[in-house]
Amino acid sequence: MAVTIRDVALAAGVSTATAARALGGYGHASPAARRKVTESARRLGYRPNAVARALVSRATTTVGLVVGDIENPFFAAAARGLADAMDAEGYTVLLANADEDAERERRAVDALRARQVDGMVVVPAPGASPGHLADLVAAGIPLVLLDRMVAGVDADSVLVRNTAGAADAVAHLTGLGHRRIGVVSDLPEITSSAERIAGYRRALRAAGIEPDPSLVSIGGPTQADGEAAALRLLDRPDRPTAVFTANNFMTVGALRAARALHLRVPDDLALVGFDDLDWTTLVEPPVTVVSQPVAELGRAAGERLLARLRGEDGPARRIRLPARLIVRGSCGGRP
Amino acid sequence: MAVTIRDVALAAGVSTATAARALGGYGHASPAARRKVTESARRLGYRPNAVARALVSRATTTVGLVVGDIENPFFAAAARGLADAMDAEGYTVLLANADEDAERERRAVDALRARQVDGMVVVPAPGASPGHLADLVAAGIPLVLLDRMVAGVDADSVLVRNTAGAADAVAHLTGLGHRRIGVVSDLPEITSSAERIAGYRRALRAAGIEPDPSLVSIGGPTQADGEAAALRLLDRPDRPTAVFTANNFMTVGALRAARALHLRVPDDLALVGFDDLDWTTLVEPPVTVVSQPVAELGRAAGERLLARLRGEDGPARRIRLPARLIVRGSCGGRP
DNA sequence: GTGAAAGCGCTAACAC
DNA sequence: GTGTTAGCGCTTTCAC
Repeated sequence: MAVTIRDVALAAGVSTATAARALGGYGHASPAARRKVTESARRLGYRPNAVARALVSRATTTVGLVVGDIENPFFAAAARGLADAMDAEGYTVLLANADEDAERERRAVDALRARQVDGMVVVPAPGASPGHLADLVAAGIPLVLLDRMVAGVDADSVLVRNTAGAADAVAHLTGLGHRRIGVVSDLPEITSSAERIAGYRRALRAAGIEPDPSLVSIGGPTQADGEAAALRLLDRPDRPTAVFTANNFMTVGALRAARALHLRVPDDLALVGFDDLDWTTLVEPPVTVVSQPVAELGRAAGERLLARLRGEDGPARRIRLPARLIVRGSCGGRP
Repeated sequence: MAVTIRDVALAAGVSTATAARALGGYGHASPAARRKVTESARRLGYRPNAVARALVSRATTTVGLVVGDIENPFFAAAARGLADAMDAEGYTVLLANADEDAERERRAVDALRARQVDGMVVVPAPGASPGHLADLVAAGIPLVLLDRMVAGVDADSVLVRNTAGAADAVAHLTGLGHRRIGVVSDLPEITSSAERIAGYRRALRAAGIEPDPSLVSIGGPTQADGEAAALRLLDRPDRPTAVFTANNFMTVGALRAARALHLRVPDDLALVGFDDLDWTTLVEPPVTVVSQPVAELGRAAGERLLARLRGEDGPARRIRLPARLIVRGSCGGRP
């Protein structure tokens, strides 16, 4: 059996209350008592039991993070940012993978809730009925939505300026003279995807081009889905001369599709991607992208969560972080 | 206040003990009682409190994972594999980032332990004094070491056949006629790094080449460290004609260094990397690599942990998963 | 089969 | 400043 605070108190010759106060650093305790207690604790190798503490204090200093796929570098970076922010305040993060699946997301949120996390940040899966998230909010458990919004859930959210970012990307293409521009995106049920598609349309119209629905190709949550979607868009006689890929998996997919079709970038096909990863500067030509502040996103979510955990009140806040176009070589022209 | 099992029992007109038995599915409970209890629970929206349960049952169905850097795709994939394996058995994983830092690792392990995780998998940081891990083992908390061993800690481990994998990589190079072959590696305090360097030496000797210590360049845990180490190796008149990079960050670094020095791969410099990532087939030439079974590694760690959690006894087991050379274009010759 | 009661390790009133 | 006491929500003997 592990050593408890009772053992420490006994050894130090004080009550458990005094021992708790000395160890926990709250309430009053004389320096002498404090010293004796700390000493006994050290000697006995006392380790506080956070579970017992949580049961009474109703706080676990643990928060949950639910992402669609931790293997997606975007989420990994966000997770890292969140962990850093929370870590600094003594919180630990419980990670759950939802596989971009609504049902698994619900289960993950429930599992986290059962464990009494103090708060949660979730990247909502497409097609989820928002019940479990609304419940969270109703129960007063701080929730922050990351990267995506969900209708009917009144929670803080930390998002990217997707529409503007996508519009910048596509405007870059129209500025280069492209008129037939396609887009490869994940499901539009994902609000960030929908916003990027909207940005694409807006930039097209701004350039006097009427959006052609047949140039919008929708994939799924994997690189393979992206490749298939890109293939559908590119493997036809009237293929676009340029394509905007709305996330990093779609970018990989489009690159593979272009290669499969022997299309040379940028000569046969110009490409702008959303989300920047290391390898984009390793390929030839380096890929022009809209760079997202990935770590900041996680950190901002952490800050929002911490603020709520500290009791901040008031209406849900929506944070929008800017994305920035980085012109490299995949659209031709001079960077 | 949330609804407790007491509320459910009251509503169902039974004792808390019966309610607990009905809900928990253990012990005896008449079908009638069971029905009444489940019904009340549903109606009241009862959610079991895992914290309270853990306090008495001394099990949290939670395991900890400590990695050096969740942004490294290698660890992300392992995390995913572990989460999948644990998830299937109802466990949740608490993730902690140690930043490849021994002190932060110790703190992470302690934080996880305070939270009473049932077991832990850790990727030990270089230079850690193994005290906190040995303590874990001594306390009877199942531990599995992932990717790396640590002296003085008698725990299960799930590792890659690093020596053989590295030797295959370097033998491929010697087979192509290279005689001056360099290696860029992370710290040799990391056992997987040391093993890869050993494999490199072994293959050299097998080809009748005496290893030249000046061709071993040691980096650190980041891509930038890898680039700097590669630069030291390559930016000199007697530079090697081929280089083996011992992990994916080093591979990126070497590629950047080669580019900075205007060295063409494979003509001026042949390259084999350890660890395969998507982008290795996106660059030109595609990179010849030793592919690690990343997800399997995490899954195997999970299975080891689950076995111990189920009470499996006996000496520490060491699992070695094979790595496989994939010949692509970065060494010249015909794939 | 079911209930009463004890207690997991800790915190938090409330006396003294 | 310190001790006593009463739980936090749940599981688990042990009677009945």
